[in-house]
Amino acid sequence: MTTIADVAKAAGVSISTVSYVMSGKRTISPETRERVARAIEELEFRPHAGARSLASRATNVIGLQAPLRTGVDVHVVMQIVAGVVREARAHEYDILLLASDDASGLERAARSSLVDAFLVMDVESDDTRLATISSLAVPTVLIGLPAGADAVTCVDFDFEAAGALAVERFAARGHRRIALIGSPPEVVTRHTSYADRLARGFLHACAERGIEGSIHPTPSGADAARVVDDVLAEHPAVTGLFVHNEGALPHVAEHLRTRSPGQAPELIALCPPEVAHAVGGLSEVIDLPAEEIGAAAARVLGALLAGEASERVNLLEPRILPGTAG
Amino acid sequence: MTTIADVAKAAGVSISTVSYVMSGKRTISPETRERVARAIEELEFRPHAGARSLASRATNVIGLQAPLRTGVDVHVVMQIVAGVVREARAHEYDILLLASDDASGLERAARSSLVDAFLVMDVESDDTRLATISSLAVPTVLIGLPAGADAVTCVDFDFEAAGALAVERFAARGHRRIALIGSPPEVVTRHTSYADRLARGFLHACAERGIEGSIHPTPSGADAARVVDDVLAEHPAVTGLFVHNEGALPHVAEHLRTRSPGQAPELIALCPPEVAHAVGGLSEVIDLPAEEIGAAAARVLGALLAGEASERVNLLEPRILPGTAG
DNA sequence: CTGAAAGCGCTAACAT
DNA sequence: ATGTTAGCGCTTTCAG
Repeated sequence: MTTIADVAKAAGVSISTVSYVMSGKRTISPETRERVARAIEELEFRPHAGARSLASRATNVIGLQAPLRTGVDVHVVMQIVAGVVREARAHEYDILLLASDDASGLERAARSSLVDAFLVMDVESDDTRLATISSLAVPTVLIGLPAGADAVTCVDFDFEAAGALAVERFAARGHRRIALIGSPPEVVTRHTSYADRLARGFLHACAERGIEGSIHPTPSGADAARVVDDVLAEHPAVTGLFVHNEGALPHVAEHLRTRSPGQAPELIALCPPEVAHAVGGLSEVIDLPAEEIGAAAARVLGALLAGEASERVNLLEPRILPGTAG
Repeated sequence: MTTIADVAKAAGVSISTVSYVMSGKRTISPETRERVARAIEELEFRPHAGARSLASRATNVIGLQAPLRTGVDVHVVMQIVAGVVREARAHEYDILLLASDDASGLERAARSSLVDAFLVMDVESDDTRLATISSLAVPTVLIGLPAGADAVTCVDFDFEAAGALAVERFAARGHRRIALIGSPPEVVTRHTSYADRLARGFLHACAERGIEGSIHPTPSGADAARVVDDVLAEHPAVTGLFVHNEGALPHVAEHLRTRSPGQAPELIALCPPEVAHAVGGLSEVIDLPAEEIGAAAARVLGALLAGEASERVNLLEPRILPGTAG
C-alpha cells in the first residue's frame, strides 16, 4: 500500500508538505507542488480514508437514510438518490447507505464516526427521528417537511403548492368537480410528509375557488382502475383527476382511454417527466424534479457542513410541463 | 466523544482488555467481561470506525456499484439493493454507494481503503470493469454473469434457464409461435448480461422444441403497446407473449385486455411477485427474486471475505408462480 | 487471564 | 516556504 511517506520520499519533501499540497491549507512553491503532484500521480497515491478521518475528525461521508421498500414511488426515490450521489461526489463526499431506517441507524453511524452528516428521506409529518437528530448534533438535512419543522433543516419539493397548482389548472380549464388519486393507503395513514402536504394544498385551493374536490388514497397497480371507477360512479360530476401515484398512473391512464370514450375525465399528473412520458393521455403534468430535490438537499447539507448559514426550510417551486395527450 | 480509554477506566481494566472483550479474540473471565460490557453500555461506546480501520486494515464496509439511472427495472434494482443492505447489516457490514459506475469508482474506493470488498451490479457480457477488478485484488462479487466468467465470482438469477422455462410453459399450453417482449433497446445493445442470457435461453429452447420464437426489444411505457401491435401484425401466428420489462408490462397487459377481446395472446411475465400482482391478465409468472439475489450476493461476498472458498458462478433457479389472470 | 506499548497513516500545531 | 512531531482511537504483538 502506498502511503504519504512513500510520496514524500519520492518527491524529496517531508510528509507534511505532501499533506499540505493535497489540502491546499498552506502556500507551497510551484516547483514543490509540481514535484509532489507528480509523485502522487506516479505512485497512484490515495490517502487512507480511516487514517484521515482519525486525524481530521471528518470522514467525508454522508449517511443516507433511504426507503428501500417497494410501495413508495420507486422512480422518484431512485432519482433523488441519484441526485444526492451526483452532487455529493462533486464535493468529494461519499454516500453511506444506512440500513435501518429508524433512529437507531442514525445513532450507530454517528456514534461510530462513520459519517459527517445525514440526509434523511421518507419523512413523516410527526417523525420520531427528530429527537434523535437534534440530540446527535450531526448536521442533518431532511428530504421532506415534518409538521413542526423548527429545529431541523428541510429540503423538498413544495407539495402543498403543487396541490394548489393542480386545482388552479383544473379551474382554468373550467372544471368544477375534481378528485385527487393519491398515494397508497399505507403512505397516507403513515402521514408521510408529502402526502399530507399535497392533500392540504389541494383541499385549501379547492375551498378558495369554490371547487369541489375529494381525495382518494389509491393502491399502486391495476386495482387503481377500480378506484377510478368507484370515484366516477360515486361522484358523477367529477371531470378532472389529479394523479400522484407512479404505480397507479399507467393503469389509470390506460383505463380512462378505453372507458366511456369521448367523455373521459381530464388527467393531470404529478410525477417526473420520464414517468409522464411513458404514459399517454395526460392533459398537463406537474413536474416532480426528483433528481433536483436530491441534489438540492446535498447542496444545502454541503453548506451546513461548510458552516454557512442556510434557510431552515427550502422548497422547490412546482412547474407545469406540457401534457402527453393525443 | 467516548473512547475505548474511557471504557477501560470506567471498568477498571486496560484498553486491550476492552478491545478483546469486543472482538472475542482472547478468553476473558466472565466477571471482567461483564464489567466491561456494562461500561460499554452505560457510556454508549462505539469504536471509532476510522481508528479501527487504520489499526485493523479492515473497514467493514462494502462498496456497491448500483445503476441509478432510470430505464433499468427500478423495482428490481431497489429490491436487490434492499437485499444487499439487509444481509450485509446482518453481518456487521455497511454499504457505501459508489458514485461513478465505471472502473474509476472502484479504483478510488479501493485505493483509499474505503471498503473491504465490492458488489458490482449492471454487468455487461463483455464488461470493461473486469480487468480493474482482478488487478485491484479486492474481493468482489458480480451481480450478473459476464461472458468469460472465469476470474470473478458471480451471483445472479439464472436468466438463461428462465428463458427456457418460459418456452417450456408456452409449449405445455400448446403454443407454437411465441414472442419475447424484452428489455429496452439501450439495455439490449449494451449487451447487459441478463438480457443476453434470457434471449439465449429463450431461443435455444425454441429451437429444441421446434417452436418459433422471436425477440423484440421494447421501450418502457405506453409505446410498448405499439410494439405489441407491430409484433402481432407482422406475426399473426403469435399466441404467446413473454414479457421481461417492468416498465412495459402494465401497458402491455392493459392493452391486450382491450385489444381484440377474446383472442388476446397469453401473457407470461418475468418479474418480482409484487410487480406481477399489480398487473392483471398474466397466465403465469416466472419469479424474479430480486431481494434474494441481493442477499445471496452479499452472502457469497461474506464467504469470500471470511476466506472461505465458494463457487465461481452461483445462479438462482427460476420458479413458476401462479398467474394473475381472471 | 490481563497489561503495556508499538504502531496503523494521516493532520495540524509548533517549529524555523 | 518547508520540516518535525505529537497525537487521533484502535488492534495486536509482546510480556507477564
